[in-house]
Amino acid sequence: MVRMQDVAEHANVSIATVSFVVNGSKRVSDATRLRVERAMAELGFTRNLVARALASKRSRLVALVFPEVDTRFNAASMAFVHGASTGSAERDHHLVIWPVASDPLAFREYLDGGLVDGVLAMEVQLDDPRVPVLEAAGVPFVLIGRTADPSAYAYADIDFETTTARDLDRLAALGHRRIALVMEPNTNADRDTGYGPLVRVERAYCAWMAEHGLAPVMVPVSRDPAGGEEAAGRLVTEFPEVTAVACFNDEAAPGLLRALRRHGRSVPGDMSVLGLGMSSKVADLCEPRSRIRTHPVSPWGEPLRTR
Amino acid sequence: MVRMQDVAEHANVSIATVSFVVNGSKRVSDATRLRVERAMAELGFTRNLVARALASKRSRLVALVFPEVDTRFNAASMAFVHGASTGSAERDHHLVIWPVASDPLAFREYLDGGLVDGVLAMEVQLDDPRVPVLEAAGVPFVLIGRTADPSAYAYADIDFETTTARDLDRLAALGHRRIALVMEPNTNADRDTGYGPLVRVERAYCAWMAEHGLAPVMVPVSRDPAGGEEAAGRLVTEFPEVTAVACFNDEAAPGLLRALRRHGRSVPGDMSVLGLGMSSKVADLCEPRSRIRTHPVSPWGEPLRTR
DNA sequence: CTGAAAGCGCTTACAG
DNA sequence: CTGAAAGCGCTTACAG
Repeated sequence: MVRMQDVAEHANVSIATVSFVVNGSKRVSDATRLRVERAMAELGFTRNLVARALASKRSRLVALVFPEVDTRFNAASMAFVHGASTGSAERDHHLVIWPVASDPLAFREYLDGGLVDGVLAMEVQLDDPRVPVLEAAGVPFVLIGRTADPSAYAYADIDFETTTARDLDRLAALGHRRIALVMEPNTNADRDTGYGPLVRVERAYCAWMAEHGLAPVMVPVSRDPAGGEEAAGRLVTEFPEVTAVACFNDEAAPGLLRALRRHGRSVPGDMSVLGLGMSSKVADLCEPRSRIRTHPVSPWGEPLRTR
Repeated sequence: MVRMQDVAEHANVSIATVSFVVNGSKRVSDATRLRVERAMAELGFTRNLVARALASKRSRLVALVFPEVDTRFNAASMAFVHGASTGSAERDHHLVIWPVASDPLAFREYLDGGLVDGVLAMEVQLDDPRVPVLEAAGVPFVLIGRTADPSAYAYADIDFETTTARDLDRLAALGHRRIALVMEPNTNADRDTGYGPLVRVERAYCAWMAEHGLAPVMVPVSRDPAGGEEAAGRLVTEFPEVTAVACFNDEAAPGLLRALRRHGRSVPGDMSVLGLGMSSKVADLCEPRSRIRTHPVSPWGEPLRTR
């Protein structure tokens, strides 16, 4: 391994000078800078990032953490990874992804280790256990998704309320009144814990239905094609009055459509299906294909972008 | 931030002793160990991982790198992440995931930075540009997938040759002779570059067909449902003699089945469809559902496990 | 069993 | 514009 010391000796300058040209942190005369650069090239120097981090108290590392268990990591997640990675690089930082197991102690140790300068947390729960750990560690962090009290932290998120209402309006404009919501079960009784998008969409749906004087029809099913098939069965047998279904469960959607067909319901002839926040990859998987695509909006009214 | 020095003073021992109890690297009398542990608890000490890495020349970090562009990161990839993460933790290491952009220089700098003790490389190409960089950096590494000369490096992979032949044998046992291969296009003329699984499966398929005195029918299509639909169209119009299709293109499979149905072909009545190395998630997405599932084998003859 | 001290490879006031 | 030196928070022979 070639150290700065080696470069300094080879170029006949002090180690400080080498540091200055490596980092561009101070003016160095052209002549010496050239000498140093030649020395670095000849010796094949690359600076030790660990030593730099210790001395400067900054690792220039940003961590993107996501819960490893019950993971929702999918194609859409990759857009976040890509955006975060590119954004970090543009700011002279590196992105690392941490699959954080459920163990908060290990997470704590990790953060306190001083390995990363900042954290992006994906798949944030309303009462996310990582948040207090992040606060205690004193690491700057941004949430992708919101906690129960969004004003408390910096976050980026979809405005599920607006997006849901807007898309339901669309169904209403087509004449639908009996609209069911298919989503994964939110097991949290008080609705102040759990996965934010679920809680928000459910609330927004219920509010919209109430506003229109309609009774909500909720069909919670598991996140897989079998769940979608179950939903189709329940819609046909338990809720035959339903003419449209809003599906906030990407994994179940293909099964839902497939089973509706099997039950003799044509889509969109007999039943309209709306994919709430559905990724275009999943939309392509569905038959029939989606005809109309809208985009989720951010809490700031802009369309949401991952970059 | 609480340092070892602070703990040492608080417990009235030397900083070395604190290090010994923190790491369990040397015998310490019960009495002093207890004193140190109390001091750590009282002050809320967590060791600085960066300093430890610099002093010990080991970061205890293992990186899982995957190419960020044209990514095949999917549900199956998560199994690797989980396995690597758990395995690292069991060996007192942490796993970080690096989305490595196409820039080999940045990768080089990253590796030379001494940030990680070892590397796992996912989605290895036959002539993977990351391999020479890994070698030059002198970092221990293991490939997930193989380069053109597999004996040169440590790797884990599916034995595509054996798996493909075994599954084709199954089709043959059902009486099929006209078997087409649907996969994504391998654009590399010499077949010694590109994505290993594609090259290996294509070769294995061609070898198997030749062995049985049959002419190969290759239908290369893009990795999405539209690709599958295109494949179905070509099969029906260009290769009407085909009675079975081996599909090594998970993303296209749902579209393939859907379009076959649309073309009036029943599966498996008119056409047998074999998913080569298909993930069970995708299999669940297909209609009709898969009836028989086999498991890929490793080059060592064992079933492949991610843990 | 415990400690004093050198050293890991950098950065950064501070002087000149 | 350049350098000498302290310091980042640990680990690890080496002594005792």
